[in-house]
Amino acid sequence: MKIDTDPKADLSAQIAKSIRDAIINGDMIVDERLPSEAELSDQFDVSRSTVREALKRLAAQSLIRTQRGASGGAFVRRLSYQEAYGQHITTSTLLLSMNAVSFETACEARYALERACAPMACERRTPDLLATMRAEIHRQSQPGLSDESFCASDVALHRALVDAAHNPVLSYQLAGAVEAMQPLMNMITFTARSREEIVGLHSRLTDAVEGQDAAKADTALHELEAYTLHLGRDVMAARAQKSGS
Amino acid sequence: MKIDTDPKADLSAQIAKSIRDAIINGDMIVDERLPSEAELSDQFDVSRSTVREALKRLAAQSLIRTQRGASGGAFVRRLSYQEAYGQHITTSTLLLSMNAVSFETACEARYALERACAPMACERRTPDLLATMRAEIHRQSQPGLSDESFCASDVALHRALVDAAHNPVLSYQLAGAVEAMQPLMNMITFTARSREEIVGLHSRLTDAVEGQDAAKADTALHELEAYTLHLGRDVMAARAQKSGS
DNA sequence: TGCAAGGCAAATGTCCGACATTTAAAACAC
DNA sequence: GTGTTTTAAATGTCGGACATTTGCCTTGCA
Repeated sequence: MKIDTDPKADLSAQIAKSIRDAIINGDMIVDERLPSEAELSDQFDVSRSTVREALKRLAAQSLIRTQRGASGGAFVRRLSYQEAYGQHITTSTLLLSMNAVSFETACEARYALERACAPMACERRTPDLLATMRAEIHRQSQPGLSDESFCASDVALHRALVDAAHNPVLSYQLAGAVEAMQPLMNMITFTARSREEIVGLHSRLTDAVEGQDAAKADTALHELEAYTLHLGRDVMAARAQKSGS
Repeated sequence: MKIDTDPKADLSAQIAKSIRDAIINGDMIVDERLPSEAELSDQFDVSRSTVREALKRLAAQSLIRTQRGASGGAFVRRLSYQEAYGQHITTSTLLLSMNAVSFETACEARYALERACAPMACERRTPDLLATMRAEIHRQSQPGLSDESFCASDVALHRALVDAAHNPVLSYQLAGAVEAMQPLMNMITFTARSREEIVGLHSRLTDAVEGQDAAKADTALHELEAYTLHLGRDVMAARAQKSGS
């Protein structure tokens, strides 16, 4: 492991990059132990504090885990789907909230991705995921549900749709798009009428998946997109008018 | 900012979480300055070293940037698309390499996502991205190109297809899927015959996008998926036989 | 008055040494 | 052999010191 990187960067960043490259490059395998902090500070010729800061950077990216005690140390960590989900969702959410992504753009992306896995979901859907979708639809029909809970249920239903495709890579990729949309969706105030409309479309979608009718699922998703877009535009328009007055 | 988190976690992790939540929650806006390290160590009642380790964790996630000197400090960072791309690709690549994702699963996910944005790409494609696609096709036709370069060009072409949809959220989400596939694709040895086949499919795809024929693009992507899968399976089978003997 | 040079102060970056805590393994007692 | 104790290695935390960077203020000069 060498440091031949950007000399204007912090030492801890250079060291982190050096170790990170070794891990990504496959020089270190999962569960392999890194040298101790003392050894690393010798190798890189920096203080232990600097090495520690570098290791914390890697820990923040879930690249390593640390164990205390004898025969402890830093170990290359197997990145689990769950952790990757979490990081992806955090990054996606921040990206959307910090970059003034329009509701239209996010909405379009979300439904395009969902339509991509709908055919596979129709083909491979399992009873448990269909049950999840039905349960969320039932929850959405309950009066007195808060807008936030309604949105959360909406996300859960769409996650079930994605998971029904039984492709973990696809689930991982779409988790960011779907979950990151939730803060944007939470801005929408759902009337009783619009909830009824959405629940109806959700039912049609679930029926299509259950009946393995990909074309019908595609149509339902298209209509859901159009309706969501319609609701979002109303909210945006109302907000724009309010701020203008 | 309070610490009421998991008491068994490291202090630096708790503090990082506390600040991270404040940022994600929107309590701190972009470019807002965090308290200095000395002030933070007072507030959280820990040493400056611990605060620094926490800040390095946040820096690793691109949540903050630091400036030295007077009126320097740590600032909430605007997460750019480019940084988000980078993190997403790194995470995706590691996830695939560490979790023994089958070539089939990754391939299926990749083409499903690409098909999702093909209709939009047909609708909105611009001359510059069409030119990029043509240029990559031309590059792929050159004899003597290494397998790695051929794969890289393949990725570039598909990235152009995705970008042609002109939806940054979609581009961001798909970047991980497409780029993370490259190491897997690099394992394939391309014969002259298979390159010819792929270039032909790429040309048909580009023609479809140029002619705004979504159905034709969809078909081309389906055939490309089938052919890629075929090539991948051959390689895997040969490898399995080799290791078995 | 205007401007340039230099000093000042605040903040991060780095280093060092010390101690606390955890943990597995070795040593020991029975 | 088994259970207990000791020990050593490693990370976690602390406090202080100094280096470096950088904006700002002062001072001196024209």
